[in-house]
Amino acid sequence: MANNKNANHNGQTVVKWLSQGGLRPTRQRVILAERLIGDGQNRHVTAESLFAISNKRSDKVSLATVYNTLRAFCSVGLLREITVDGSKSYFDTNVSDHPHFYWEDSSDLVDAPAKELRITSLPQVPAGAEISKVDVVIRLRRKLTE
Amino acid sequence: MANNKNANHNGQTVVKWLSQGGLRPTRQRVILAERLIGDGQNRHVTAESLFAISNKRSDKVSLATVYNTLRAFCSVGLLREITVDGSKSYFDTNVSDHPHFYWEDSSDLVDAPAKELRITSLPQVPAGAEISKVDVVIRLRRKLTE
DNA sequence: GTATATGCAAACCGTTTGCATGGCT
DNA sequence: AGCCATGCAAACGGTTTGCATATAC
Repeated sequence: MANNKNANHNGQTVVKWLSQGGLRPTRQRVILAERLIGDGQNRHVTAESLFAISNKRSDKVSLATVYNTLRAFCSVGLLREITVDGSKSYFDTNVSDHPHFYWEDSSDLVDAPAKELRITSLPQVPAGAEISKVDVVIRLRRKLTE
Repeated sequence: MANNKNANHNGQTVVKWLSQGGLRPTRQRVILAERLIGDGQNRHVTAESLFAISNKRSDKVSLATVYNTLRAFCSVGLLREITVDGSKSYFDTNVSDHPHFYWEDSSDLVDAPAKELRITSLPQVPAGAEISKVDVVIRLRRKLTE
């Protein structure tokens, strides 16, 4: 593992991030967290996509651990699970409330700017219920010749 | 198969419904369609839930056929697939655009009145894309003592 | 008669779990 | 020492598929 300034900086960021969720910085968690938030960008991954990245590198993490770790991150609020496609689970490093674009052909999930979505009225919730969260997914297809 | 007026009426409704999708009214399709739209009410089913109903009756349909038939109905626009939960697919007999309530504890999916949802602004779609559909799922949890 | 639909069982794929090993504190 | 995390492989649950049989037109 590289020991340059950048790696150290990221490593510390990641350890801090983990501690926000009360999670101990084990080797695998640090590796995965770095791949999730290492560059400060929001990211959407599936367990398989995160596992695929790790297979390309020297520091490997088992698939089961990827699953367990994603679940752990989610349950302490470090990640958010997004359901857009019945066949797999997506995890979002942006845990704030915001809509998503979902490319139907490539199965890519990306954030949509929350400010541009304005919902002025929501259906009245049934008696005895409260809203846990409102998911807005804008499904996209590639436009053919215009 | 019953031959009374009601059954005939439903049977004809269902045959008409199937023909709207260009589907031949086979025995199994008619049985399933009747359970979906037979009473004129909107319904949300999973393959398993529809299959479970059929097991309770004399006219059975195999699970594989339930899956294939739901897919067939969907692909000709007679049903709409709703994704709310990674683990199973829901199918909605209401094919118009409308939001859904999803009870997180019981995994029940119900329609929410479309008129009560007002979206006045939607994020700008990326270049080269067009909106296929906008899914709005209002996740509910049961309110504890008030 | 010919194309299409059905049923069964086996395959499939993403995900979870049991259990033995290994690492923090 | 004790607890928690990891890794493997096997189990799992929902869904799809191959293929032989049956049905609609």
